[in-house]
Amino acid sequence: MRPTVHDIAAEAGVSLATVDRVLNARPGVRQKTVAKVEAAVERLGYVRDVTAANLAKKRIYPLVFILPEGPNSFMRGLEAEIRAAMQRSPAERTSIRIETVPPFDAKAIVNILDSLDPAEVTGVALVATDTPDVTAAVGRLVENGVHVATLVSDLPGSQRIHYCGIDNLAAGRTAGGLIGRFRGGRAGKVLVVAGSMKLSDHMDRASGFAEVLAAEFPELEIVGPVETNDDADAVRQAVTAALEADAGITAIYSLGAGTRGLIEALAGQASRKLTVVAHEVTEHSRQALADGLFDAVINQDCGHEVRSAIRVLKARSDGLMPISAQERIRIDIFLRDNLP
Amino acid sequence: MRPTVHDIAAEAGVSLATVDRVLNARPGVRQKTVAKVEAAVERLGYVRDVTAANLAKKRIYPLVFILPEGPNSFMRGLEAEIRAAMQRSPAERTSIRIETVPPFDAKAIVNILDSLDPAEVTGVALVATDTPDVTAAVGRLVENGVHVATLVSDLPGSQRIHYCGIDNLAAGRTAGGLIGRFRGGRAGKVLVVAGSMKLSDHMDRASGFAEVLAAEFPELEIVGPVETNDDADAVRQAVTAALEADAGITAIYSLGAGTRGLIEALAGQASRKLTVVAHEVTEHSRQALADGLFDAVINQDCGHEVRSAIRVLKARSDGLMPISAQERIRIDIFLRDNLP
DNA sequence: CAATTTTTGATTTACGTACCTCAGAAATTC
DNA sequence: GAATTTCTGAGGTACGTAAATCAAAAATTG
Repeated sequence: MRPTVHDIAAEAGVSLATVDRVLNARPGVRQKTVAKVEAAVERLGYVRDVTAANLAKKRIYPLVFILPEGPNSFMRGLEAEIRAAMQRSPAERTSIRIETVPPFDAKAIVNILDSLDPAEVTGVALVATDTPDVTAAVGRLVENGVHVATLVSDLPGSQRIHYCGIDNLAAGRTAGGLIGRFRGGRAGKVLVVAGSMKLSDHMDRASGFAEVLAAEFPELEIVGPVETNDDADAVRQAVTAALEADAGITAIYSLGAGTRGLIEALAGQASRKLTVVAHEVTEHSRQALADGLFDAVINQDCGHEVRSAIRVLKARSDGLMPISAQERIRIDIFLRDNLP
Repeated sequence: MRPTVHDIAAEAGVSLATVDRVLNARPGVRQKTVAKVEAAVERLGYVRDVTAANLAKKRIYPLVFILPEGPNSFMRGLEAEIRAAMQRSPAERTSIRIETVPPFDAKAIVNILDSLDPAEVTGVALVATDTPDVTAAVGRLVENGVHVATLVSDLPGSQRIHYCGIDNLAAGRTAGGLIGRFRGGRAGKVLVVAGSMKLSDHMDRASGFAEVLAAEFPELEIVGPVETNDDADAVRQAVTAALEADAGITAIYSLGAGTRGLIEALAGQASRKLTVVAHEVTEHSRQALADGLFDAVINQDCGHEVRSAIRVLKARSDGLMPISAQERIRIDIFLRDNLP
């Protein structure tokens, strides 16, 4: 049997109340007595029964998720995962609220952040553009004791306690490695399509991609990146225009959203066999993989990201540091052959 | 506030004891009364507080893991993950024991399975060769009420309740898709190196690989598979011999273990630039990727597999069916660019 | 040494569920 | 309608921890 607080009390020769005071860092215990209790804990290998503790204190964690609204499939998938987490709320003792804002609207995010009552919210996870006003608003929240985590795209200079998402520099490098190897040494140009350079994830992917191409595949030349604000129609137009303007383009790296537009543009250029790598497994990209239109899709599991965000925010609310190694989100590569 | 059993009792107009009998499927309640309680549960949206329930019944789940001993890095990684799960035992209410057996020793596995006392073990997870005697021993155990899950490699015809591992047919197809694309349409031969065709995972990988090559990359011809019993020295010798015998080999797919031997063989053929895909991220394969000796490594996250096995065995012990969609283990692809 | 403050002990209630007993009510059978 | 069986109610204890109260003991101060 694992030891309980009673065993600790007996072992340390103190009362239950004192053990409780020490374990919960309550005041009014002499340093000498604290040491006695801690020694007993050590000797018996006591670990607090978290389920019993939670039952006793019936703590709940009010959390807020902020993410862009609109048709972006990835963001809608992310929202679905948050809703799935809401379903688990009773078991996880969370109380989750979702706030959506127009995409690329920093002001709207700032407004929501400023409207949150620190007394009623313990943690916030948000998907945001990396702009100074958002960073400042995050800082204000953190000052007021609310824990903030960034989701999908980081705010590097901010006070956020954790970034829940993939290493986008590595993702870009991976795309470079794949396209480089898929091209098998043949010279050509690679069109890079991005959403917005105000998004730190897009920035990082572009950098990582360029880095690997320069270092390992000098025969490939980058065209772009063109910015599309993640709008499918804009992607379609930009890609079509670029392909028609430059017959030397043999590959495309789409590092943002608007994948539907990319597929439409490729359908209009069916005669040209292009090597294509895009991001995020969605209904569209899945079909494009199956059809052989895409060669690979790089994915981040938004379910993992949401669950990680919740774990981290809960842990910090309890005064614990998240174990960063455990919270790393992996970069998934999907070919048509390993699609789930 | 979420409803409790007391609320259900009040709502249904019955006593606490009756609610308890209904919720825990105890006998002695008229069908009419059962319906009343169930209606109340439905109306109030009651969900049992699992932590409180676990606390009350202080159930523990005695589990046994069986896996091969020996220097195989992947298996040692697997064992490490099991030990990590043992560390979490108090919180997860498990009691885990590890049994190791000589690799490819079906008899030893059968002996252990037959020695287990169904009164003292609720679940078993095992890594096993797909032979009739093992399948039969699993059947005997299941008949005695012990739940059995296969780990890493499946026993397709057995009574196991669940297979915790990747879809190895898809893994083989993925390897085929990668090598095919990496070779970029250039004709050549691919050497396939396997451990043992008695392992269903190796069988499946070989099949999936051959399938994709035949369908999508007819310019690539398969040599092998050669069997090495996952022994590094055997791999080194087999690969060296094959490469020296056939100058047409331009790629290698190593679908088993003994990766160290493969690396040694490649080091001996440094002048020849081969496309190489292997399985499992280990110290050795990680280095080979970094050195550019391997182009890609296909991986299964054995931490996920162990955690999944525990979840599944616990769920079945509680009479629940595992949600198979949630328990699917993904196929990871690693290049040097996305190594964690 | 008395007065004060700090530390400790003893005890209780609560969290939500599981599981037990025993008495009494209701339904069924003869 | 009596005897039996089947249901139901009321109440309790337990799980391990949290959190509170109040009294008593110990240490510190003047």
